[in-house]
Formats: sequence, C-alpha cells, structure tokens
Amino acid sequence: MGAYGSVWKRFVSILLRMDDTVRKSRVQLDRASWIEQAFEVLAEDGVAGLRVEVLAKRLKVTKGSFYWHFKDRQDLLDGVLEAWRDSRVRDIVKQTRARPGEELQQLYHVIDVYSASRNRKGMLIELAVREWAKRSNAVADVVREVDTKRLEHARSLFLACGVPMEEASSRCMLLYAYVFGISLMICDGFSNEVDALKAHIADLIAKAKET
Amino acid sequence: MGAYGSVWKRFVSILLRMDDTVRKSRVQLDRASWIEQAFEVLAEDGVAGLRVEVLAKRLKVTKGSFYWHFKDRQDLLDGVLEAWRDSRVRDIVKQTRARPGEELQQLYHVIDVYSASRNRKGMLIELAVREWAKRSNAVADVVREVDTKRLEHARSLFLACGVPMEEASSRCMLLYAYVFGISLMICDGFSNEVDALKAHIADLIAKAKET
DNA sequence: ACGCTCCCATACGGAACGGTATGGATGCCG
DNA sequence: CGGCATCCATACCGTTCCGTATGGGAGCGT
Repeated sequence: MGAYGSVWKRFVSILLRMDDTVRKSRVQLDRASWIEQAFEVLAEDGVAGLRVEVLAKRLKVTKGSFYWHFKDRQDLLDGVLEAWRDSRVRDIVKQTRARPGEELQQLYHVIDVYSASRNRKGMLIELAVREWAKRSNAVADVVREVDTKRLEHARSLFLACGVPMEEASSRCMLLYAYVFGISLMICDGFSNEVDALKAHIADLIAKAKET
Repeated sequence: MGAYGSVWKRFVSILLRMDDTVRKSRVQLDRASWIEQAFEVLAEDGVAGLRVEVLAKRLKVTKGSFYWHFKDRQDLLDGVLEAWRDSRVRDIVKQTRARPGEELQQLYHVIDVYSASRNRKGMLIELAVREWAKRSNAVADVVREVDTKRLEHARSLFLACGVPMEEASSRCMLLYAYVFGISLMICDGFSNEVDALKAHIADLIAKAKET
C-alpha cells in the first residue's frame, strides 16, 4: 500500500458510491426518484395527473412502495413543490449572474433560455406549477417567492445597464410576463416568421430604443 | 274584450314566455345550461374538473339528464370548446374595433380589459383553455385560430397608429403574451406599486417612446 | 282517456384512485 | 444463525367517476 493508500480509499469510495447509485436508481427507490418522476408527469398532464398509482406504474413498482416513502399524496405534492422551489432558486442565481459589462447580453440570454421552443419541458413544468397555484394558497406563496426573487435579479441587470429604477422594474415584469405568456400562445397561424418577430420583441424588452 | 284584445294577447304571450323561461332555467335544462355551468367549473378547477357528476350536482339534477343532452363527456368538451371559440370571436371584433383616430386608446383598452385584476373569471377560463390545448390537438387548433384573429386585429390597430408592419406584428404579440403572462405571475412581493408598474408597461407596449 | 315525446331519476356495472393492513424478500449486524 | 430494519407486493375497502339500461312523470295532441 504505502503511497497508494489514499488512491485505494478513493477507489473504494467510488465503488461504494456507484453501488449506492445503482441501488437508488434501479433496485430501490427513494423520495427523490418519486419526485423526479412526478416532474415528468407534471410536465405531461399537469398537477391533476399526479396520481399515486400512475407514478407507481411508471416506476414499475406498486403503491406499497409509495406509501413507504410518503405519508400520503399531499406529502408527495409538498415534496414536489419544495423541489421546484429549490431548483428555481438555484436556477435564478445561475441565469441572472453576469460579469460586469455583460448585463445586457445576460438579459437576452434569460429571454432565450425561457423561450418555449427549447427547454419545452421546463416551461411546461413552470406553467403547471402556476396553474396549480391558482387553486392552492401554499403553492401561490412559493410562486410569489420565486417571482419576487426572479424580478429582483432581473431588475438588477437592468439597473446595471443604466435603466432607471421604475423603468427597470417595469421591464423585468414585462420580460417574465412575456416569456410565460408567449409559451401559452399559438402564433404559427399569424406569421411564418415567428422567430424573427420574437427576436424583435426581445429587443423591445431589453433595449427598447426602436422607433 | 274589444279594445283590450291586443293587451290580452300580449299578457298571454308574456305568461307563455315566462313559463318558457322558467322551464329553461329551472325545471328543464338544455345544452346551453350545461355548457354555461361547465365554464364555471372550468374557471375554478380547470378542464380536469369538468366531470359529469360534478356538473349534475351543481345543477341539482342527476346525470340521467346529462346523457339526454350529450352523447358522452367528450360531447360536452366539444360543446364547451365550440362555445369558447364563438364567444372569443365575438369578443375580438368587439374589443378591437375602434373609430378612426382612437386606435391607440383602443389598444390601451384591450390591455385594460384583459388585465387579471378585473375580469378574473374570464382570464381563468382563458388560461384553462390554453392549458387544455397543451394536451389536445383539437383544442390547440381552436386556440391557434383565436390567437391568429386576435393578433391580426390588434396589428391593424398598431398599423393605424402609424407603426410599420414588422413592428406592429411584434408589438401585438408582445401585448397578448404580456396580458396572459402577467396573470400567471404573483408580483405583490416585488413592489407595492404594481398597478403603477403595469400602467408603465402598457406605455411600453402601446407607445414605447420611453427612454 | 289515450298514446306519444320530452326530460329526468334510479339503479347498476366497471374502472381508476387514495389509503390501510399485512406479509414477504433482502440485507445488515451481532 | 437469528433478530432486526428496510423496502416493496398483495389484498382489500371506500369513494368517485363514466356510461348504460330502464322506468316514470309531465305536457300535449287527438
């Protein structure tokens, strides 16, 4: 052993971690696996499709497993909501952190990331959660928390671009309302150059120096 | 009788009309009554809440009545979709028809009408239908048809204001995406002057002469 | 009074779903 | 080897749905 002791220890730890990962992802399930699958269903069928037996069938187990990891269906919904909030908070600080001087570019990046064409699944989850919030005060509280953080971060980008306060507040609200709203619309009957129009709209929101 | 003949006839016709109205609205139901109630449920619980027995309970009848007026649940959904399209088409021509010279004012009116604060029920139906469209191609086709008409009418207003073509196309897309998206957001944690910000956003969309 | 149509109530079967109880398989640990 | 904890399968109950079959009441014409 000697000099290879630490390497051996790392190798063993990797083996253990691999074994643990396989166990968690194939043979045995945990809360995270159920919640992960729940997001898939959430994107496809909305919160109304989040049924215990449906998830169990997708995971190829029975609901006996579900009620081991979760107290009841509400416990799953709480876990999904918590996981959504955590992932959104992480995503916000990641998407709205810009190097000095690149704030405007970062604003365009945010509009692009939330575009409905790419990242389709993420937007479907976003819409499903917000529809969920219409019928649950607890979900509405989380959405309010996420929206507040998102708007504040985006506003700081506008402020860094030299936009005054009220204007920056309005523009970041317009930005997020647009990206959510455009994903609800079906515009391909209006113009065959929708992408060009969307690029123009991004200029209206971010720059707004057009005539 | 004599001179009172016509009065008597009118009285009888009123009685018959009242009787008919009572029959339609209380004792007996028709397709329109079920569809009307379906829109109430659609606003509250979304399309997933549109269950036959739930509607029957709300109308204080049994589903024996439902299956007299409708072939099955899909028949109701088709009726709801058709009624939504018709009402939207009527509303579009009503909301986007402006006297010459008042086109800009009419654009502000459209933004105001679709505001989430007032007309809350109408917006909930709008969102429910669009979420429905995510999982049904037939609904998506109707939404596409409505969106196309809406955008074309709104674009004509921008064009009448002297906005060039591509700019007008972009602005009307931005307008509708904003009004739908803002109704999905919960901004009251971001600012305590949300209404003032929304008024500013309306200027950004309609005028957009700000710095 | 009779039949006829319209409209709805009742009863039933079947499926999907939430939740509980219980047993069984596996692995770990002394 | 035996005891224990972990994790899941099975069986079951109650509820809520959709859809159908059938009967019945009210109006209405003859």
